Amino acid sequence: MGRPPCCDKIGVKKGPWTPEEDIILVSYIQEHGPGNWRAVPTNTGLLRCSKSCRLRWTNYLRPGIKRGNFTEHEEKMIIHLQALLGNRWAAIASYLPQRTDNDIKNYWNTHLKKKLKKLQGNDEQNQDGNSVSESIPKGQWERRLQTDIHMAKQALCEALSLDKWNTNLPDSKPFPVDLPQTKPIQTSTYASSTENIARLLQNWTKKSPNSSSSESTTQNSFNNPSLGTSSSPSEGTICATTPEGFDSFMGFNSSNSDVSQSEGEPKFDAANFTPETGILQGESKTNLDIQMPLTLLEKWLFDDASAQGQEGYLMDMSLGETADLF
DNA sequence: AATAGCCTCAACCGCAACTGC
DNA sequence: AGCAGTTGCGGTTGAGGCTAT
Repeated sequence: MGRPPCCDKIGVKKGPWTPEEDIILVSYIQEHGPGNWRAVPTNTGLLRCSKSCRLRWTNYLRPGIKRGNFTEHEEKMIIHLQALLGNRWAAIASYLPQRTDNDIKNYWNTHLKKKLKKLQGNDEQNQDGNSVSESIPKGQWERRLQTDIHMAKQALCEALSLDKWNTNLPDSKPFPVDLPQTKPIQTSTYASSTENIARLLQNWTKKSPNSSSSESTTQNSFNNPSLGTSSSPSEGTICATTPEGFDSFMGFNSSNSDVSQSEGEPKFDAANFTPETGILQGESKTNLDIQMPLTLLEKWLFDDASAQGQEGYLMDMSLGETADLF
């Protein structure tokens, strides 16, 4: 009937992961791909529950995770996505492929919430950070639906674009880890030492036998976890977090975005969209057509990326109250 | 130098959603 | 349809680092 006991088992280890455990876990995932988490503790001998293994992988070990300071652009995205979607961190994370939902959630709770509160306090508005979304009672289900559609579409696009990525990224590594350039800001504990994992991952790519022949499978399995073991529709979220694939496909890079040149990207006619109706109109018409241009939100964000530095770019949104934060 | 309070974030918990039978 | 097992998600916690005194 009830859920099986997971983390309250005797002998199940809790707390911070050790390097050894990380190695075991990543080795296993390299071999079998992510998924089937239930079997991971059994097959690896890790004294961790399946949940803990999955969390460790998705929030920390997964290749391509960007750590450290959030850029201003990322901040903007989070604030507005939060306003749009509420505390749906996984959905928000799907727009920030290098960030995990946990990271975004933490960043929101520790930084942005305060920032908003402060700024809104200056405006003599007694609202906490969450109330931004609460101030828009209408269409919550619509936004939810929109996000789900977006994730599904994104997953589909990625699945169909793998070949393109591979050709676009001739020197892409099986583990596209950009970790060394994103040093953790402060902590020296292992849990924050991404270099360890980067080294780990690089070693695996080297020692991986017949890497040339099996590269595509391995790479796909890592770059796009949903392909290997997809069993859940919400895998789109994970799929969407594929870092390089996402970047190359979307022409998006949070730190250095150049959207205007996105070659081969479907053309988007922003004029046909209005903030309130564009999303749903576009989505309902297209029925997940992968030739469908970017959603309004994506377009909107890309426009921002290309015109970074311009203020007031978000005022068109119905949630304009956050637009003047920066 | 000591330490108290604050801050950050990795990890945990519990519920919801999903899937297969 | 209903149950059991699995996975995903969001809220919360607490250990450890940082900062002010």
